[in-house]
Amino acid sequence: MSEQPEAGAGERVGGGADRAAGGSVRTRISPPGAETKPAAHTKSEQTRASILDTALRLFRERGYDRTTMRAIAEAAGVSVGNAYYYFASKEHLVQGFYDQIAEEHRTQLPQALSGRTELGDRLVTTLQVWMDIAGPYHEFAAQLFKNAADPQSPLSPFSAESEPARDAMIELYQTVLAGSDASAKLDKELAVMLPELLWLYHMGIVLYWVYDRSPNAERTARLVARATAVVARLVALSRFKVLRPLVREAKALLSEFVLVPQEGGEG
Amino acid sequence: MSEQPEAGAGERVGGGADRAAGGSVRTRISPPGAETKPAAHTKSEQTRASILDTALRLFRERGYDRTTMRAIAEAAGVSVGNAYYYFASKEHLVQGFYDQIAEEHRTQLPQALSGRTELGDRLVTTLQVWMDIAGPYHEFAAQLFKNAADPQSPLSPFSAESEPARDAMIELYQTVLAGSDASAKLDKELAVMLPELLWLYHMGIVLYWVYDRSPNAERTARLVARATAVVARLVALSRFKVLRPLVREAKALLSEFVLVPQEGGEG
DNA sequence: GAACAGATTTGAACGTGTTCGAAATCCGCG
DNA sequence: CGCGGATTTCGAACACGTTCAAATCTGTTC
Repeated sequence: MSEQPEAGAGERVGGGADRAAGGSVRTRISPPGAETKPAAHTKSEQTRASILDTALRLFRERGYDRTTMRAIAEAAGVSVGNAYYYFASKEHLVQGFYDQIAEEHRTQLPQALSGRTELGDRLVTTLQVWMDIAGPYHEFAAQLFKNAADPQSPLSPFSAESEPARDAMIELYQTVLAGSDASAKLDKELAVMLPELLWLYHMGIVLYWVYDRSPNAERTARLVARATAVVARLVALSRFKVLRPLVREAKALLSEFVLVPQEGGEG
Repeated sequence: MSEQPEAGAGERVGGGADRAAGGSVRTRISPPGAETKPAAHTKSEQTRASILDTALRLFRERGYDRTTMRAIAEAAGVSVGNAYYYFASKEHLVQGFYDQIAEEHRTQLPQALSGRTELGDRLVTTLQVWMDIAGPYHEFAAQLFKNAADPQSPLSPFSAESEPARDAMIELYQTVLAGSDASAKLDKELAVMLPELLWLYHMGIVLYWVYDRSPNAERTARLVARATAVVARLVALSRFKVLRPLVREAKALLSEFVLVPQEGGEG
């Protein structure tokens, strides 16, 4: 449970915290910069970027909890109130981290996967690369996980705000799957839902990783190696006739209970 | 991710928050009351009970976040500091809820299970009873989940403090399993680890439940019915020869990566 | 009952994330 | 330049969980 894409951008990019968007201050119509990327042109963007950069640096240096909003503001050379003008909460400052990790993952993965065709191999590699990238932020992530796990938090991997991140990750697993030699032989029903299933598996591993306090998270590394082999074998076994109805039902469950965005609440 | 037993008792029962046990105040040797149950005899116990009762009532009435420690103290007729003398933190006040739910579950389950012998049936019933009991606290649980998910929180189902709760729950699933007609026919390897697996499954359902915002959590109820059928079928299928090595590896994984308490960290 | 020790209780104070009203600044226009 | 409205910035203040040194209570010993 840990990534967020650069998406969700249209909503918040360009300054204007939630308060600004809906509260006493007049609603910002459109961000000063481009639509996809902020672009640090205007003074406003510079201030925003300065606050964000400072925050991320301090988070990395001291950890999330030990970094106060006052410290961020002071280090960035602005007032506390100003930080809140650009970021609705301390949590919102953290999305940059998610973006960063997800982006690095997307960037580094293809090279790491090149030459590997066996599905289990590719899956292990995918998870290993992720862990290598996220490794330095392990403590930070653990502190953060508490917030990410809150269903009401925008940082939750199941939140509406995370949908783009989720989709991007699932798409990533699509390519991981597509490049494997098992891809062609797959049961078609399974092939369709496998990316989502693998994303769920990834979330499970991240959950374990967050809880893992062994040095260098080697315990998780070992788990990944072993458990992923089981996953790969399961995929291979899925072609057996006895498992057909199971596969079909699993697909139905997934599409009905996991992929549909949750409505309700809120009122 | 939600229960805690009445155990962990020897540690905290009888007054004395964590601070008292290790800090400047002299360590309490043993609780004034009996060893297993507090028993509200002494004045100290009365104060403690009063604070706890008040807190739980307010939690139920206003929710966790909107209930302040000051409000609890005032309503209980004590000072804030006094509340902290008995409970190390606001989170610790919440363990009473877990105890309550877990205890009700243990109490009500046998009757609900009587007459049911089919494994899937028994599993669904077990989860349904749990949901019926926990239902009224759904919103409260959602607010709390954020804390329970924190690996460092004592409320985490994986924490050392939760071990007794975990074991009790696993034992409960042991009996659920034992009463089923599938019990005898089970692969022995599987039978040994199944209670733990079912506990994990239960945790997964609770996770889904916490995130579920559909009215009356009916979505989770539907999921339970459908997914548990799959689980039961999986158990039945486990006797097939093709799955043997899988079962064996799964057992190895579980005992190495899930059941072993995590060391390290802390110092 | 006086004195002592430990258990209990108090409430002010601390550090935190967050809010808010107002001041400062910016920017286009006359 | 001066004006007006929006944007940006400020920092005091708020509410919260938590801590702490001191005050009070309670039981035990002489």
